[in-house]
Amino acid sequence: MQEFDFFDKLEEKSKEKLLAASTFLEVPSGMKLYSQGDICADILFLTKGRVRVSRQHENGQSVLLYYFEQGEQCNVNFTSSYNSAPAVGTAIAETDLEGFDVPVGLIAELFVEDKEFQRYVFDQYVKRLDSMASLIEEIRFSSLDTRLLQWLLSQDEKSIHISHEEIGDILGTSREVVSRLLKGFEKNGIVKLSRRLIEIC
Amino acid sequence: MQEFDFFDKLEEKSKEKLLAASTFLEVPSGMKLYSQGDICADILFLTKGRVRVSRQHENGQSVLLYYFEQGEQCNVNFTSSYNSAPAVGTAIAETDLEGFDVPVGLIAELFVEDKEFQRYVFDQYVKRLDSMASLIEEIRFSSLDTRLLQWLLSQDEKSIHISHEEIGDILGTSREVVSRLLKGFEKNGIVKLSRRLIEIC
DNA sequence: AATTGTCTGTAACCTCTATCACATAATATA
DNA sequence: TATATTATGTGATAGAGGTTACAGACAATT
Repeated sequence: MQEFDFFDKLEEKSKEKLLAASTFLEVPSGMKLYSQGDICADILFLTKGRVRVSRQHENGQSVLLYYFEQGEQCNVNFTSSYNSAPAVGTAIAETDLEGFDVPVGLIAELFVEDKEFQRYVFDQYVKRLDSMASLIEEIRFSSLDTRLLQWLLSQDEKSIHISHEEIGDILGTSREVVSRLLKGFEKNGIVKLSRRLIEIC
Repeated sequence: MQEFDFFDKLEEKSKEKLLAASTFLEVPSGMKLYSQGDICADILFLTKGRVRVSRQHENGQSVLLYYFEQGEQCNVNFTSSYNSAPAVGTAIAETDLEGFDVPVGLIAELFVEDKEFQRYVFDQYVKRLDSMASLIEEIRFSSLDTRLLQWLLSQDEKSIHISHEEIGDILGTSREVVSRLLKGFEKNGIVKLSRRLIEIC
């Protein structure tokens, strides 16, 4: 757990508890960490990789709420664990993950006892509030081509390995629409398309 | 400040500080409390009324992020004050308001010192995260007529005094669209329309 | 090589809703 | 009462994006 900024600042007894109770964990890409509606029993502190948290609609469609990455823990996971409430989204490993799994009992204790930990958790919420407010604006006022392009650029990679179907699930639209838009981009020389691969020019 | 649940649980010195520094405030309906981009200098603890927090787009349109009501303080306001960051939304008094204004310096102190206060603030964030996740889903997957109807029902009043233009700003659409949809509702006997008045049947 | 499964391309169509352009109605103000 | 201001009603039009339907391309497995 030493990888986390907040860890050093914790009180001595908090550190000990946390180390004693946390178990190192590896998760393969694609695995579902928890589903919307689940009540989580423990919390994942991510030291490596990226997790996608998305919201599912009755009709089977879904839309990305946010990503979380190394050094972070997930707000949905925390809220669900800490309040024994249904998770408001589904979390899926986007890459292979490494992290520490901490049982909810300890987290609850720590949150009550340790100011630094509270502060850490609070900061995570602040971050999400901001990103979700932007997302609401984007979804409402930006057209899909803009959102698709922004998403592509936000990946920070020249080569993105993903199917159009998966992009549809992230943006909350259908595969066909994504294909159409991407083809448009390709015609304009913005990207180059192959099977499960998008190269940004 | 005694109206707030968390107040009783505060440490004695926290209570004193808070009472000493807070000033009672009345705000007329329609007044803007702060604008998106502002860095707030103090925080409003609402004891009466309702505030609308919305997100503005470059093109002048806006969409509701959430309401906050008596017993609550506003997350956007808190984040902006506490982190000296630009507010991610604009807050407008929907009704006449009463509340207490507390300068940011004290809030920062209290948040560091008092666990109960931290807990209170944290709970507000949890609440918002949930409601904003639902909102994202709604905006993406529900049609406007559904969203309009839900909004009408969420007002918990038989008679809603508001113009179609204002509803447009809440849902993030134009006045004409709202008028048309409402007219449809009226034809189906769901509502009765007058100037600045919608009665739910 | 043949078969199966997964992924992409695209046409055709349709619905929702944004926008423009006015007309009319209700209220406020001179 | 005359005139402005604000609010609503509604047709016409256009465009984005959802849906259906199918074809073809590529990869994995037998």
